[in-house]
Amino acid sequence: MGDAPGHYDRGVTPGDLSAAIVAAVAACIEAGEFSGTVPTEAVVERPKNPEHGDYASNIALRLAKPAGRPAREVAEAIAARLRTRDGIAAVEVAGPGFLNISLAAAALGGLARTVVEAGPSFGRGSALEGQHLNLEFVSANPTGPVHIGAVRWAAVGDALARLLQANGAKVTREYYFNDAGSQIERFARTLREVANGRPAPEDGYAGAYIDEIAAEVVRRNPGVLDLDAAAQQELFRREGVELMFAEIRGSLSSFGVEFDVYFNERDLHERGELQAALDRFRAQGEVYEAEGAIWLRTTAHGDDRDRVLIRGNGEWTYFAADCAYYLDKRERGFDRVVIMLGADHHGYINRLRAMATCFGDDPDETLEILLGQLVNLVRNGEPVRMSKRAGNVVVLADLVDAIGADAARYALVRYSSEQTIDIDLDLWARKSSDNPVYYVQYAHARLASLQRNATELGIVRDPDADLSLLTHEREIDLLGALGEFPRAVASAAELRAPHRVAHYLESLAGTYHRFYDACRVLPMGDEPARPITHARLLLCEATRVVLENGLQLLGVGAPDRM
RNA sequence: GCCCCCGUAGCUCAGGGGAUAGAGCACCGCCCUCCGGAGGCGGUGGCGCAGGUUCGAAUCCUGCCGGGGGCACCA
Repeated sequence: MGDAPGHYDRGVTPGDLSAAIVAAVAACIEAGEFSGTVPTEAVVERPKNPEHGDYASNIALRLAKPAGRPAREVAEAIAARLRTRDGIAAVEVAGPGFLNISLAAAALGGLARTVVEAGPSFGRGSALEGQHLNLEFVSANPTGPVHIGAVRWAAVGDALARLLQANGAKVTREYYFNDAGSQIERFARTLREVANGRPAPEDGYAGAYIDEIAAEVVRRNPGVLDLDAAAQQELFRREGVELMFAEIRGSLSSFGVEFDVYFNERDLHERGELQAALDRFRAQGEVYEAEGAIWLRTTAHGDDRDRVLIRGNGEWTYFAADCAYYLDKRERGFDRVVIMLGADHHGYINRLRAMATCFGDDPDETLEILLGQLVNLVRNGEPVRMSKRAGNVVVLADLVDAIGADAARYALVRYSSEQTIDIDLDLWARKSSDNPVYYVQYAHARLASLQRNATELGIVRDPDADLSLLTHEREIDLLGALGEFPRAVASAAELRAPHRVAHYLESLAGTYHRFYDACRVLPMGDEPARPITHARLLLCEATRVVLENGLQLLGVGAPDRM
């Protein structure tokens, strides 16, 4: 809110209104009009029913009970103070005690100018300023290509990283490269057998990529097949993992996902970090020995059974490496360690939280585990069957080939991660409005085209356009939708729910199309540009900016032409 | 047996305790003299069941029914 008349020509956002309401509540409490504590923010939303004003708040309903007063009475007290605020045209108390707020025309229209001036930064916030987060996702083992389940996290994880950054957090994207352990040895053994012309072992890996990598290792090391078994195993392990990992990185890169840190499990072992973690646990008194193994007492902190750190045969468990890895992240200075796992790992939550507690951390503060449900692919209405044994696993590269990176990312990020989803390859490959990503991208392309046409007509965008002219119902709707964007971004980050941005964009695209259908923007025929022309062009550019910013947050392109 | 996720329109899904539960697709009926019809307008149609908490529940709690996934000294 401006503090002098005319200052609202930059627009009034829901955030401004929330602040104004909080201030009004504080003033009421100060003046003894009702009692209670001042909330940090007020819920302000766009009412579905236009008769309920431009914005509505339920603040009085929430304050009524602690105040011990009827909600309508509390609402009236707040309304009286709000009515004196600049940019607010009217405040009505409705129903059980809602505040229905109508803005001055210029106060709403000014939002378009604010958006255009802010450009790429419109929608960004500072709620997470000062937080340093480590976001670990994908972390697929280098024993095969990135399969479809991990791809979901590639899309969602990267979008989430962008969202957290947009809210001020410092984010490190990290990939845990599991290059130690028996699966890697099994992978190497498979390569070795295949390279020697023998069938893959019973418990080995299958798929065309095995033949390719085996052949590539032989091509790069002509004498490899003459080495003894142990030397072959070592070489196939080292080079096989290297090649596999290069392929994984390449396919993720073609998907638009880059990691800041690729962390090698092997390094944890070589630097003695597992032992260091064990020592730390011992110092905390959380370790005991039984049945020849070394155990961590996780049951003391909510796990349903204690976990082995060193097996009876003297080998570290995978869990021990997890512990060391967590400790490593914390010692690198991250306030919070976020790990994105598939739903099949949900049993890990309690043990990982218990592990953090065993280190002396409060897992509510330092550890966050996000679970994503599974993804099924559907083609021609039939599920695409996947079998690792048969080698017809659907991998990242296949998905990108089938529907393109933009559609793939959008399809994976559009649904709540808590939901098991079916991705219909026919639908997402379609270049029509059935396909949600096209619906949104089309709206952006149409807006870009409009700006090109304006330029051709010699119309120059006027930053001082009179935005109080934007009074058509569809213009008001569009302005209201634009004003929602910063909160959509903030809540998507807070709830770790990038799909909210996608739904916001689809809704905005729809609101825009309805506006465009009803309100002519460019002059017809030989007519000159009028003031409303400039106001609408600014509104259109603001819409284009928000669509572009939103798509950017999802890692999806905002094309000017399609 | 224990644990996790999900049951919202014919289909795929949104809905952080608030006013009349939304969108796209599908189906029916409309709208092109010029800004991209990849669009717009109208209609049909829904919270799995039963309790509870609340001024107010799709949302929170309990139980049941139905679907999916998980419960290693594997990784």
